[in-house]
Amino acid sequence: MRKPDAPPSSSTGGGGNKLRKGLWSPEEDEKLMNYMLRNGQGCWSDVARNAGLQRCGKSCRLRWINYLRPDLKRGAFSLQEEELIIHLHSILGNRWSQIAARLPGRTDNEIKNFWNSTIKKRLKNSNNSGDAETRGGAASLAHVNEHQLQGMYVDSSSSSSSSSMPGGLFMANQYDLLPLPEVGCGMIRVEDSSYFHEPPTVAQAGMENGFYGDGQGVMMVEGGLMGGGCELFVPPLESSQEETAMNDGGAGSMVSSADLSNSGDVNKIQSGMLWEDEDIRVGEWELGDLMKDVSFPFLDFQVE
DNA sequence: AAGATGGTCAACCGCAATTTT
DNA sequence: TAAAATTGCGGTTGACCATCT
Repeated sequence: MRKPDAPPSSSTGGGGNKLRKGLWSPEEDEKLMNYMLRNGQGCWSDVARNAGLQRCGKSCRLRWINYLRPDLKRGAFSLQEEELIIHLHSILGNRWSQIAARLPGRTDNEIKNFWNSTIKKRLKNSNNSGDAETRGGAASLAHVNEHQLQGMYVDSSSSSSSSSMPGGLFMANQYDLLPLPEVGCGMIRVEDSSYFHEPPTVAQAGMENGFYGDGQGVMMVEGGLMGGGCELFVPPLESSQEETAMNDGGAGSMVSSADLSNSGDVNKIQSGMLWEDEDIRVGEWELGDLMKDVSFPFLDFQVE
């Protein structure tokens, strides 16, 4: 890790209230970490203030999310993760946070960096080499587990998934990437029929000419049809992990600070056993688990 | 050995959306 | 209802490091 910027001449005074920028020092990390473990996530500007950090809330948030969160998975991306990223990117485009939401322990920043530095290059190379075989390179990667992934798209677990699609089949070609209005409570609002009249926001979905994936045609989109007027139920967009995160209003589904301090669960948290949901096992997850509760056709593309 | 080059990663910036006042 | 504050996101930058010449 890089050396942090020299600490301010005087951490509290001296420079006045000037906010610090640049790399975080271990001391700052410690302050933030301690504060978060003690108090949980609140208003980030309060966090910055109360933790005694000369940082803006935004910076604290970023540091926590990208670096300090105990559930973060470190180290290189596995092949499995790589394939998943490529596949998700073929569907979602540069929606890094959406992709990250499906890769436990990985941050959007991490994935974005990985994509830009590694995968993108690989895609480019395989593009340049031209022949069908190498061309397959990245694109085929996205297909490597296509059938496997598709099987996982079947939303077998969500109670709210009494989908109008028979058997909850993954119908990517037809339904994927459609701009949809808000997906709330696992249900699409369909009372506004105009939703179905909106052309797909191609640019938004990162597609051109019906393709996405650096021109490799990874995912073909055929002017999606959305069975006008039929009532659609979809499972929650995010994995249960994120769901709980939202519900808890804290850092992930972090045990509340009170619970923490009372139960002495700090160790548990620090060792990465952060999630209360027993189904979520950071560090030893399976693709199948990952894709549970995930229904790609109804990602939150929103009409703008 | 020293400089050039490229890759990786952490962090910032600007914008948009959402929430609060 | 409007303004302000907060949050979240994606793009970009720049420092550090490894490798190459």
